[in-house]
Amino acid sequence: MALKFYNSLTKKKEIFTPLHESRVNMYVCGPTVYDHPHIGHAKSYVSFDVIVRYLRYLSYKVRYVQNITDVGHLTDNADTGEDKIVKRAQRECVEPAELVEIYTRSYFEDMDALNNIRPDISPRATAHIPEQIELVEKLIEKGFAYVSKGSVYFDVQKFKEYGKLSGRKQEELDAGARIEINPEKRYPSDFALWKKAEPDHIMRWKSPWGEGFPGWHLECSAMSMKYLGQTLDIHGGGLENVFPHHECEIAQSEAANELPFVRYWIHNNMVTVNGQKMGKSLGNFITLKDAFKKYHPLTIRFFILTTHYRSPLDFSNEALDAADKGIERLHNTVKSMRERLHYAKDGSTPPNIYEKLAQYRKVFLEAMDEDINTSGAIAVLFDLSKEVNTLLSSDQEISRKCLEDIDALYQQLGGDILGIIPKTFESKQKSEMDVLGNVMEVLIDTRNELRKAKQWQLSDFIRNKLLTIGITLDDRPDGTTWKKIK
RNA sequence: GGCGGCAUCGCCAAGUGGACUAAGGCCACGGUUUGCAAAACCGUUAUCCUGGGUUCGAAUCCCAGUGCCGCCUCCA
Repeated sequence: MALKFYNSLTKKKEIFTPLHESRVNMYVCGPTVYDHPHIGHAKSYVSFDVIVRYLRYLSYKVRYVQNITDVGHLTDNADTGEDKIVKRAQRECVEPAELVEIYTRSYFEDMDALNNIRPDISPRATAHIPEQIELVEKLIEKGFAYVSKGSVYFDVQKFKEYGKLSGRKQEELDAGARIEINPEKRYPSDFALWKKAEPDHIMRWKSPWGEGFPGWHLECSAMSMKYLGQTLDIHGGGLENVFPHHECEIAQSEAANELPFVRYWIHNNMVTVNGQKMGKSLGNFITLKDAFKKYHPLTIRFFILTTHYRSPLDFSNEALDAADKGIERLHNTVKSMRERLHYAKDGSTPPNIYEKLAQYRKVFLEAMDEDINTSGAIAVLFDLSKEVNTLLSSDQEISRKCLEDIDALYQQLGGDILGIIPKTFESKQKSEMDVLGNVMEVLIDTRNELRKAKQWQLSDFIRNKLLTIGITLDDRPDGTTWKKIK
């Protein structure tokens, strides 16, 4: 068994071997923090989170870097237009620095809710201006960049391999370029490394070329180099960034270092909403904060992971409702198993159970090894749950040790790797302590007395009345439980 | 116009040459269980967009067609 990734650079699935044994240096393009995160961010960062988790499960020491872009992206294209952060800050009547702070916090809040493990380093573009300037200087020195009217451009003609990631040819780029030809550039596809700030531009820094701000591809090259070295094991990002962003990163980094920039390029596919592309500029994006009002964050995480990361994901209420029921089923099994654990004693172990558990683990890991097939891995979790449910409802004795081992398997596969099974579920203790909990206890006790007396009409009356106010009762062999319907 | 991707049961979605008479979830139906339910379990439901081709063998490879989508302008 060996972990394989689909490498966008070679367009093939390749066995993963890191540059340095047992260590993985990974960089993922982070968000531009000028608005609340949306479900597209969720897909991207949940996907990469699972990759990090799986690499760690495989005992790699991973350093996961994900930038926070707090400057530089312009509204129109790479070289003209307004700075989006500045524009938004003006609209909200706050300082750009304030705006960036608000949305950075919002971003982490939502990623935490989705159960993404935080990156080891979340470097900000504005905190790395000197590194970026240094990189530009190096590129000028080496003859890959030129200064033009206070701005600096990368000379694409000098970098022969430009286009190797996106499969674009230079002539085509020049010929078919939709962008207006910028007279400051030597060639249409040259891209800005540093832009001169116009007098009214707020976000500006001193540089050898006058006051200005960094080009939008530069930060990723400069920061990944600083924290991860000149050759990264993995660079991830959204498919839409293959060109021009990642192509330009390669050009900058490889021109400067004369070393391969990235060994494995991993790109995740996009989110659509009811079959339509979702984009910031289209204004049809669903923020996570809105989505969380209707669905539990773990439902959204689960939903994302039922589709492969390289496939597009269509966000619809029907699909989310189905996912909601699916994850509930999984959780129910784990809950019952853990309840059983409370009163389990030492005893005998069901026959062959350990062979079966080992088999489930094996199939799960095989799915993950195949380019992170989370859909296949989740299917294994459902198969396992069927097995466990059957076991729990049988008359077989199940030792405490055995239940603990089953729980450990769930925690590793569903918890540590996929992040969809919590260590502990929201305890009912809390609600049982409050008035509702006490009242429910009285009602259930009363109803069970009625049931003992075979007063079915009255006991059904109670259950039906509760249902109309959104509470369901389950009469299980070991007692009656209740829960609120979402 | 250039580049790339996708099309699998009612819906979602794995599988990319032979254990596929195709995983798993949702929905539906039948059964077991239950006082009745719920939960759980068992069972039922596809030959893989169309047409050619390669092969002993194709959902999986090739060609053509149809449809959908993405990138080429910021976006995860």
